[in-house]
Amino acid sequence: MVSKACTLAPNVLSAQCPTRQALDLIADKWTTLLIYLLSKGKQRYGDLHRQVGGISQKMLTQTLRKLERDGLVTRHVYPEVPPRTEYELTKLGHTLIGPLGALCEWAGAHLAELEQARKRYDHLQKKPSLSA
Amino acid sequence: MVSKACTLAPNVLSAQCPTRQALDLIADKWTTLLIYLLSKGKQRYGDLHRQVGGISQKMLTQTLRKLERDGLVTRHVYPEVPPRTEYELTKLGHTLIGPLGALCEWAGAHLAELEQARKRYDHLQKKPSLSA
DNA sequence: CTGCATCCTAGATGATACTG
DNA sequence: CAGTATCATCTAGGATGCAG
Repeated sequence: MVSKACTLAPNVLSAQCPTRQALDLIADKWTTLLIYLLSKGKQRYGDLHRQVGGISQKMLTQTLRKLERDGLVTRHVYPEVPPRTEYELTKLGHTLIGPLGALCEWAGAHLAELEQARKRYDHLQKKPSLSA
Repeated sequence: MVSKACTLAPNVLSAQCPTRQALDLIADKWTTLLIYLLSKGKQRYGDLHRQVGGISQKMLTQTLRKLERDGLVTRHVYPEVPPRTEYELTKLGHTLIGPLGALCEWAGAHLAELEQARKRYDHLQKKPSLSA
């Protein structure tokens, strides 16, 4: 097994590296969104569903369950008549906000460059008839 | 919190938010690996292929192209007889190492907790027959 | 050596219907 | 309300073969 620290990993090549696992954790479409929403406090299933909008019940439940499994969020079901379930970020979950925030900041700071690069790249690709 | 854009996004709900784009950028299996490898300096196609190991030519090329398109790496093709192509991280590419590193550090610091939580979760799930 | 095109499978995701 | 179950689909990714 892998030991520990790594800037980006000593042997990222193996799927065992924490980096890989961390990435797999937030790699999907919804995890980040949910963590973001929950970073503002506990919320009910329906609230999350409504806020995310495009998500299907299936993915919402699935993602929430994964987060719960990973100890990132807690799921509190109230044995009431009209079912009520509240999801809340755990302490561990909150620690993820930092790294995720760093990534977000990076994105915000370089979005323009990315779009520019992309635009330029696509532009060059469309110009194979300049002198060739 | 973060200055302008978003802590994790103002409207992450829309695929337009930088967060989503940032995530999409590194969400796939190989991007991170490649950035990691290239963070050590320029390398040839074959070298990368050999180092990553499990990657297929298709994904290697595809990922490399995406990185190039996003301005994260440069692709230098030498018009020699035995084709030689060197990939190198751009300045922008280097800036990604930080955020990625933060995520990696997080992973390294909390991997144990994650596994523990996961184990506990699975354990509980397998115990529906405790008193029933 | 570097890279592209094609075929094919598995998993991810969405839509819908049903239940406690 | 909060899920679960199922079906259909879409696409990422791997394998292979060909080309400059």
